[in-house]
Amino acid sequence: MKSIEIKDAALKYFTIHGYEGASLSQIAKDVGLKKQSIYAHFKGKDDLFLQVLRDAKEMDLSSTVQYFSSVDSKNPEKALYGYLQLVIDLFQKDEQLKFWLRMSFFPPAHLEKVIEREVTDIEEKERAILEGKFQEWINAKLIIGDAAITPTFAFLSVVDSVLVELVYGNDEEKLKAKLAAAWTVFWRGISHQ
Amino acid sequence: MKSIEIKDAALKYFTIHGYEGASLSQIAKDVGLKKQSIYAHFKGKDDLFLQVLRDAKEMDLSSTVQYFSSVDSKNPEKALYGYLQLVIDLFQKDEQLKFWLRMSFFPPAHLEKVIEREVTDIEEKERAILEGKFQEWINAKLIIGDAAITPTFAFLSVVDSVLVELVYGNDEEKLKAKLAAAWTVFWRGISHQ
DNA sequence: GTCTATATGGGGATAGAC
DNA sequence: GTCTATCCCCATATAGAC
Repeated sequence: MKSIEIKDAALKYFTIHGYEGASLSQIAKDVGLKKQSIYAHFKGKDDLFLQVLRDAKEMDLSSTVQYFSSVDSKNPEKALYGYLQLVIDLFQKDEQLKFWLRMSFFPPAHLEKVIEREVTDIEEKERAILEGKFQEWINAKLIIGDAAITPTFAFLSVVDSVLVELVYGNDEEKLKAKLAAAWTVFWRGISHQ
Repeated sequence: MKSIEIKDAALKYFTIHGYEGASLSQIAKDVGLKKQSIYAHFKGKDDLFLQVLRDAKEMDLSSTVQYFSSVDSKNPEKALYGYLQLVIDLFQKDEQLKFWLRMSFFPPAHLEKVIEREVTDIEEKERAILEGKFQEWINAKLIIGDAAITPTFAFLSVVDSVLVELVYGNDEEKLKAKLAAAWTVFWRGISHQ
């Protein structure tokens, strides 16, 4: 399917150069087409971009949903640490997560509103999944249930810090060291002692 | 000074639209000039960009240095939480930190190497400052641990998560909630109990 | 669906008058 | 230092032949 090849190439260049820096001729060249042929598959640059964006969002969300629906619910330590590993794997294995991050952090100005809606949507869904899990764990007394501590947000902060390190992306050792430190302190902070 | 006005406008548009999306004509218009006049002050777009970048780096680093040289060393809780507040203030008060973050996360491809060097440089300096402080606090038994590296990286992860929330930037309440959660768990994770 | 040809606009950059 | 004029290049997009 040509339109899939076009989206793959578009994903690559949008991720490297951003919306403004990516050109249709570059994308077409990758697929072996002239840039004008893209218009037989997509209405224009915005249309192509938004389809790539929605694919990336879909992939990100479904990975999270699938992970937490198959994870061992009796072991929060393993479940949470495994999710961090999943995020790292996803980021390194294909470009969709990096694209998604770039566009949610710094969207092209004229598509800011559309993108913000998608970002809010996925954030709320993922937060809801985590909150459900944490509630189970608190009920089962597997983690502390202090009202002053909101473990979902604290864990999402650890996820954010991993994403930042992945975006920097120039130092595998530093990623490991920061993940180990953040995880150790986080886990101590939400466990019974 | 005209070149300062030009850099201010450039900072604004590079931050909003990125390197590729910002145009010299837009920048010049903001200052009341034609785009050609910019070449009387800067060698070209790259030169202008790199000067803005170095100003932003300088500002970021000097804020951190100044903060930790004047902070009360007997009170790590106050010192660290105050630094998070400083980061939030800096981010919201002027655009240099946002510009710096955008360019360190997603540099224009042809300047990637130069920017990476600047990022590594500032990161190492700031980490060294923090590591020194943490070592003092560990020695004084104000926080737990035997090596300063773990709490330093864990705290830098909290900083990263705050930055992510600032970059998203659409929800002040969510920023407060995530900061509170991340901070509470972090502090519990590094204190004696 | 892909191509050639073309329209239209904007980008960065340079030369030279004032 | 700022301007006008100009150059060259590449962008998105459309029209129409095959």
